[in-house]
Amino acid sequence: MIKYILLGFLNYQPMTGYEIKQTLDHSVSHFWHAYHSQIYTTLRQMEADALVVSEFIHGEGQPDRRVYSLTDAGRAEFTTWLDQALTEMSPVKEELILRLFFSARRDKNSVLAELYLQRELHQKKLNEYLGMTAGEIEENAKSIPELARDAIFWKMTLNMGISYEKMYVEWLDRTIQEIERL
Amino acid sequence: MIKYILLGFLNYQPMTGYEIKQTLDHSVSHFWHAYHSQIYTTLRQMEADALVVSEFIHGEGQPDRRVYSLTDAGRAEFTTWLDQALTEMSPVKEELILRLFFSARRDKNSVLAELYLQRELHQKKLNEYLGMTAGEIEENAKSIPELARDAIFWKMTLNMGISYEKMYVEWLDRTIQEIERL
DNA sequence: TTCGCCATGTAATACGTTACATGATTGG
DNA sequence: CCAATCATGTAACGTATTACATGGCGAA
Repeated sequence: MIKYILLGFLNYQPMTGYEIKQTLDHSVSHFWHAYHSQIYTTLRQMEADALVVSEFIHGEGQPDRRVYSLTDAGRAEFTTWLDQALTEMSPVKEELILRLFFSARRDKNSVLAELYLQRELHQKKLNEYLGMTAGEIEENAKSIPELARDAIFWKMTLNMGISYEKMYVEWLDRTIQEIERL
Repeated sequence: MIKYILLGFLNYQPMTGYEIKQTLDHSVSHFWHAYHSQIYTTLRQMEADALVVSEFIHGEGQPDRRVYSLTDAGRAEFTTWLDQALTEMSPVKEELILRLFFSARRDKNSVLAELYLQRELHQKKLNEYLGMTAGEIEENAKSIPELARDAIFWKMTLNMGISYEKMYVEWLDRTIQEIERL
């Protein structure tokens, strides 16, 4: 899967592994996540498979960089992936909900404390996403007309992040109330 | 992680790997998922680590069964896990949203077809969860008074499933409309 | 001078998925 | 008789995570 994300970003422009990691963290982080170790090793493999090529740039003064770009085979692989529609739902793995499932015998206040902490985290995420709506995406869209259509799609994914976090906070509020009443 | 789920289920009562898989699929499937291969191998490991013990029951006529039960060490490990509150958000990996992020250059109708299909899947899940509210959990709760408190927590996790699927379908509806207008 | 950022990588381990493999019983 | 369900397991592979490892630059 990470392979297609890397192909997807490199399809916009040549980048280093480091830049891909930054871009990933600032664009798709609310629905995908990867460590730099995985990115670097996958890029290497992809080069062995001729999906990308890299150019090593020795930085005078600056750090060295390895800039990757797509080959035609890479571009083809990316398109093939995009053209095969998903026919299943992504499996969800949510540790908090799992813990709550088994929490009947736990101390009520410990459970509440855990939920309050999660509420804070999710509220913070929500605010972060709400701040992004006006900002980053709009800039990209308006400065580069080529990306105007992309920006519409990026925003739809951001809206999912917002809907998700709103739903999460609301569920936490209801659940906290319910446990307090026990 | 799967280890704690197995400990959690065995904390209710001794079970076979097969029964754990069934229980898992009918109770926590909307926020966790595991293959039988992983369950069987993990149970074996856990026995080597003395967290569980198994009794092999040769079924006359019926299939053989291996019934696992918790040891004191297993119960302790489970409690320790529950007592350490989560301090981070679970990372989300949602392939559909990822695909949408990169879908600006795709054929509009292909994207729409993919979203319609997902809408169907999520609506179906939602209906499934709504059907469960009245049914399965209530039964367990009323027949075994020991589990009354547990049932409250199980229902809170089911409510998360319902909220999640509702949110997902609503987001899909908005997104489909938006793409149709393009 | 210390912290954070830029920048790259490897190694070991842990976890998850797919495929292979077997075999009895029950219901349509 | 065929499909589904019960029931267990292993092997191979693929993916993800943590830890180890290095080093320069700029700002506070």
